[in-house]
Amino acid sequence: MSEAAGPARVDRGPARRYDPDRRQRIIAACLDVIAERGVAGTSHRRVAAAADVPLGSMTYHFAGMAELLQEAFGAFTGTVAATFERRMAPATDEESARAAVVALICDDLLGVDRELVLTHELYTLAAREESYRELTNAWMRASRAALERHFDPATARILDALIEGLTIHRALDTVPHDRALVVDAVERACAG
Amino acid sequence: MSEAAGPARVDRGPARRYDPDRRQRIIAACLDVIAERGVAGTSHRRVAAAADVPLGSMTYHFAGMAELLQEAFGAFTGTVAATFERRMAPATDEESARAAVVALICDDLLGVDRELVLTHELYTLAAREESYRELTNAWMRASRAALERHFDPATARILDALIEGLTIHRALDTVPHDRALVVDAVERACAG
DNA sequence: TCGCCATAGGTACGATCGTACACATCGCGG
DNA sequence: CCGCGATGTGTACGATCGTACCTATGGCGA
Repeated sequence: MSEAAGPARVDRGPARRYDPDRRQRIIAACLDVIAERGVAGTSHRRVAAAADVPLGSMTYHFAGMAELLQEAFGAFTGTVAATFERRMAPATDEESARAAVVALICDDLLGVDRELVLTHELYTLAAREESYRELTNAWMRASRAALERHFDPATARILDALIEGLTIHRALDTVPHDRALVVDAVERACAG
Repeated sequence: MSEAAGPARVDRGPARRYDPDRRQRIIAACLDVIAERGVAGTSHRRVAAAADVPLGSMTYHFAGMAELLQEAFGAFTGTVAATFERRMAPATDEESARAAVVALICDDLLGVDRELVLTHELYTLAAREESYRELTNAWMRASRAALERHFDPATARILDALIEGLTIHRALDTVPHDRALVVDAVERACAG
């Protein structure tokens, strides 16, 4: 009858779980909380609840809130940069590369606009604190490097800015993106 | 000897000041606090201290934190939109209009990058809450209208996105902007 | 001139937060 | 097989916050 779950613990005291990658789970839960309630609404207690770990685990695994946020956003930028890279990679000629850029601007990278919220939260931190700016700089360098494998440096920079701006407009605008306009914009940017 | 300051109040009880535009001063102080400590670090107490008013004035003049932030960012977007408009207005032909756009991208609108921090804070709120999105939408409409007095609609939209993206890159990048690149980008955007 | 009420000012309350800390548990090296 | 240190857990403390609320003041209409 008994489930073969671990070394048959008798219920002596509170449940203690063997949880090798608890740190990773906390980081993932932290990003969920940030996406839902913002950095301002992110607390040790809420992250702990989301990750299903006791409050004490927070101070054990992370020196403080700052370290937790730093690691969470590090994981976030890594994921997004990898997705960006993967989406651009298949393009062989410049035309397909342009199509890939258009798709990047018009589509979500990760689910329902979650990454847009997280991006703004990160930018807000980066606008004020040096340590986060290093994170965003690394991210920007990665994006630009990915673009420069398909376009010349000047065009890559302009496309990078265009992606940034149009993505923000997509996030903040109530009307959906006009795909034809995006195509037009990308073509102009490439027509140097 | 006595300073001729007001109606010669005797020091009966705590100082009470006649302060007709206290509301406005609180809003201005609120923006200062946000610029310095972020929305997350903005509290009634800190704003009250910055505006040099007692804590009780906060709840008297504003129904709550949300109303205060809403009004503060309303004042902010109004100011920035007006500055944008004023900087674009003098342009008569398209060439001078393009020069104005380049200047807008490369220069600060209001002092030492203060508006960049505030902009990110606002975007972060707007990415999550509808009420702030109305604010950013109105702002975007105003910017686009200002651009459309000098460019055709499609170009105006692209320029708008370009301004957005390049401004963000200026805020987050450690290296200063290359003005030649900005000129190039604006020219490509106008070359539809 | 007088009294009313919009405005100003001080303080207390309950909630929430970050963090510290004492204790429990058990994988694993010796 | 043992014990010790890495890891997990529960709780308490002091700080800060938003807000409510009561009192005091004085500009201004009657």
